Amino acid sequence: MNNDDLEIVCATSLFARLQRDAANKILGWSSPKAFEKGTVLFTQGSPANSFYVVLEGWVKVYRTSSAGQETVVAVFHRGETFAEASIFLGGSYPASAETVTAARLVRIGGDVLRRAIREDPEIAFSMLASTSAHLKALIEQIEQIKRLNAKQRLADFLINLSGDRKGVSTLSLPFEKALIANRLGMKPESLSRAFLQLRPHGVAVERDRVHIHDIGQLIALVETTDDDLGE
Amino acid sequence: MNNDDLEIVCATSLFARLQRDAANKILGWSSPKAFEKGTVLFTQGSPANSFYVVLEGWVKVYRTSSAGQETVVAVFHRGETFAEASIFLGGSYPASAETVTAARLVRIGGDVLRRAIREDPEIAFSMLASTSAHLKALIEQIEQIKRLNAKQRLADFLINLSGDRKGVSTLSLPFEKALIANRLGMKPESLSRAFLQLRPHGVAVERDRVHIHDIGQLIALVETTDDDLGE
DNA sequence: CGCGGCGTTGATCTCTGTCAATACTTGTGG
DNA sequence: CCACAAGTATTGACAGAGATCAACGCCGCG
Repeated sequence: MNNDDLEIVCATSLFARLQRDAANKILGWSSPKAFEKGTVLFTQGSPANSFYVVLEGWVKVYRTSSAGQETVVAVFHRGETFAEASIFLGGSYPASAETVTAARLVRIGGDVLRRAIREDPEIAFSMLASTSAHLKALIEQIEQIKRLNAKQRLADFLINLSGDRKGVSTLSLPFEKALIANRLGMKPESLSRAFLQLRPHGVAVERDRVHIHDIGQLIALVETTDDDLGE
Repeated sequence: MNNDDLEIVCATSLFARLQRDAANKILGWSSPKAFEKGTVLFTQGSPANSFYVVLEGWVKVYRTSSAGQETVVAVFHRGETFAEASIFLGGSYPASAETVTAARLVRIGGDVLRRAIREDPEIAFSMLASTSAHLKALIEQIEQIKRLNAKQRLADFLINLSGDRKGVSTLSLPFEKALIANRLGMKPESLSRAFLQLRPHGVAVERDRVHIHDIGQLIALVETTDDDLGE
């Protein structure tokens, strides 16, 4: 593993607080691997024996209904780990994962992780911090779906994509709009219309390029309850 | 703590696999406490220093928007632990918690838990299993909200309330309908109408008593995709 | 008895899903 | 180089689900 990769791994919430030798204990036998777009990493119900670190690209985690309908639960990218909680569910993955762009990932065996925790209990705290952070993210997603409408959910998505940029921001959508729509709990048609609704709020879209005139305006949009009278 | 209480605690996924002395290490200085309905246990943003075990009653965990709107994320009852993940977020609770019935709870300090993990790393695995289980539950809730309509979500709720009973089942709703509605991501009016829609499927409601004629019928309802043609 | 909280019901409106038609983009092969 | 097909995104018309607003019924409680 080269230095750039190592830097990314050590920036994840799982590895951030670990000593270098503790990190090596986990990473020891793992090396980054490239996957092409559309590679299924694991499927819902299959034995959960590994978790992943994303070095590059995007990975969707989704559940499939009995009728074959996909529901995207999360989308991970550079500097994030996923499926590390599944290791401890004692059995099978509760969801499937697939690369949605070309991607480079590190795959780490659950047995390696378990052994590392036994040898160095401090690793357990990092694991707990990491899964707790995922838990918090899911809680926030649930609140988002329940409380916001399509337009607001898209605004929220764009805000997060902008990271810590303020004011004007131009960015390119990291993956297909159909996936964005699914992640936001709506249909592609609704996403198109949500983009149109954001135009008056300073959002211009051209293909996968999005120009945001003022992020503060989007933030205001999300915090507005449209019933700003009572409550 | 009396024997009945201890039995409940030891049945939680967090304590289930622990040796008796490991459990005592954690429970040592904690004793059950009674709370009346409507007691706020902690609020979103306040320092996260404890987690809880429910011995009796029901507790809602919810987030509050800037406009004061509440979104229920989970409702916990006998034999469940909650907020144990918050301990490891390093900072504050990401949600609030309030008893929605009279309740008896055990409150356990985060410092106690942390010390116990350092002394006995096996506890870490139980913690990880427990938070992972919560994570899985949230993933399933997200899928439920995104994929099912109001009628199906209510059916799913009733199925879970019925536990492992099959066929006919009579039960009483454990808390107010407004809370059920919120938990299911709908308005109270919609919940009323969802109950009406379930009548043809063998569900009779009278006040807080629900009589289910055939649970299998409800299960079929949830698995139906109403677009059972293509996909 | 009257009040207040909770739940239901009805009328209406808004949002989102559905279905269908139409670009636009990209890749392929003649 | 162009024709064509397949995948992706947009747009329009329409229908249905759920929200909203308002009124009312029910029940417990002072």
